Amino acid sequence: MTKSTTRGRPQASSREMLQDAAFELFLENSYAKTTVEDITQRAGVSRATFFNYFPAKSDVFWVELDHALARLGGELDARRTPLTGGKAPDPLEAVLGAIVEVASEFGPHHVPFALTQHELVGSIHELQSSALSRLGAPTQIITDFLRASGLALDTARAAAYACIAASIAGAQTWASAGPTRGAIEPYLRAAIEPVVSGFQAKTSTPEQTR
Amino acid sequence: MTKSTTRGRPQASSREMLQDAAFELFLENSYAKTTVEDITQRAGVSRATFFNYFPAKSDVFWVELDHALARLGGELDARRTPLTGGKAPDPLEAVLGAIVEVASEFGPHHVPFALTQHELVGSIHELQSSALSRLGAPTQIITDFLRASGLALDTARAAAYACIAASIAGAQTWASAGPTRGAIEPYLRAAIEPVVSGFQAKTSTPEQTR
DNA sequence: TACATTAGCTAGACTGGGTCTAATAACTAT
DNA sequence: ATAGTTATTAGACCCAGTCTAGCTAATGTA
Repeated sequence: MTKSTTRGRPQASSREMLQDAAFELFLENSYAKTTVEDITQRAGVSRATFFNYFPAKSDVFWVELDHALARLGGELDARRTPLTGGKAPDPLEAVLGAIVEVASEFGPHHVPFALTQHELVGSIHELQSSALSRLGAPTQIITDFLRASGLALDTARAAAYACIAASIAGAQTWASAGPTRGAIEPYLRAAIEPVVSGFQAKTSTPEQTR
Repeated sequence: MTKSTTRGRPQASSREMLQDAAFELFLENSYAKTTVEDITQRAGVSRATFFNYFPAKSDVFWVELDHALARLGGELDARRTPLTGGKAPDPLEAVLGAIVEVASEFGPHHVPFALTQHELVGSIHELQSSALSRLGAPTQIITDFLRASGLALDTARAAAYACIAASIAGAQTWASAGPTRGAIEPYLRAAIEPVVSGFQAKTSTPEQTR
């Protein structure tokens, strides 16, 4: 697909340089008071270049989370009901497992920037927007997975939404637990498990709500 | 509290006029292609006036939902564990009841604008932002209610988040069910009940996850 | 060496949401 | 009248995000 040799002008700047400059400034002057121009000045590039690397200012805020979320689809695929042999794990358990696995790249000493600053999300318009758009993709992926596992659309959707929401709650609790927080996994499990068991009960009993 | 007589210059415009103009234009030209100036021109006021009535363009989009959500706190208060007499309903059931009650002002022939256009929310930055900020208040209210009902903070938060998320899923399913949709209540119940029962199991059994 | 191609960088203009200020208009109370 | 109160307004301003047209640095090929 891609030519082995690099053609054209090489990148003079790097995503990381912009990211570092941005994080520094966010901590120094707050997110709101940091303009894209500030970031690019510190990184030594032009304002236009910023938008070559990030579609929006707010995307810098979420890079680490995005990196983790990008793996969700693959983890779910790895948990798809195997056609031959192997036991078929409950689809909701699979979702829980995939979320936990994806989150495992974070640890007590690697808290993503977005979580350390999560109180900001509540107050800054741009961040709320970007937060919600981030949620869209994984929610859709989980919904599709549950659908493919045999759940009805409405149930799949409700379960997916609830799982994502519970994950956020768990992550938030973990992040705000301070330096004594351990791994994120138990926090996520505690938050998501009730959702899983609630929807398991619903999907395993034949009784319908309506 | 308020003086019986109205002081100062009376309002020349009304919230409703702006709202109507906005909805018309949203339907005619789409949300994205409608500027605040367009709205105020049609309503016959200045651009600045718009922001006297709505803090943001996107707020027009949610007026009906906001109206309903404003009642959530009161409905929850009405379901607070009574100190004297009366049975103590399960707090999660209370949350479900309050949500259903609040949503009951919508019906098959009164679908809030935001729900009829919910696909927009996925594509427009401003709407995502405003959607998430809308979720913050009710989530906090429910979290506080559950806390006051004796749940631990982390459980209360996870349950509140999951309830809100499930409500959205239910409302979305209802809205997209087309003209044959009936009342919204069964959709909400179907979506939220699994969450309620999942967290009930968690809070009623003494066993701890960790 | 010359020239085409590819791809990154940049200046600068532009749109539109949202904020802010200072002025003015319409009304009430004294 | 006039003082106080509130609604409306014009207009300037800030900043995120879009877009375009041109420039630069590299790799090809002849």
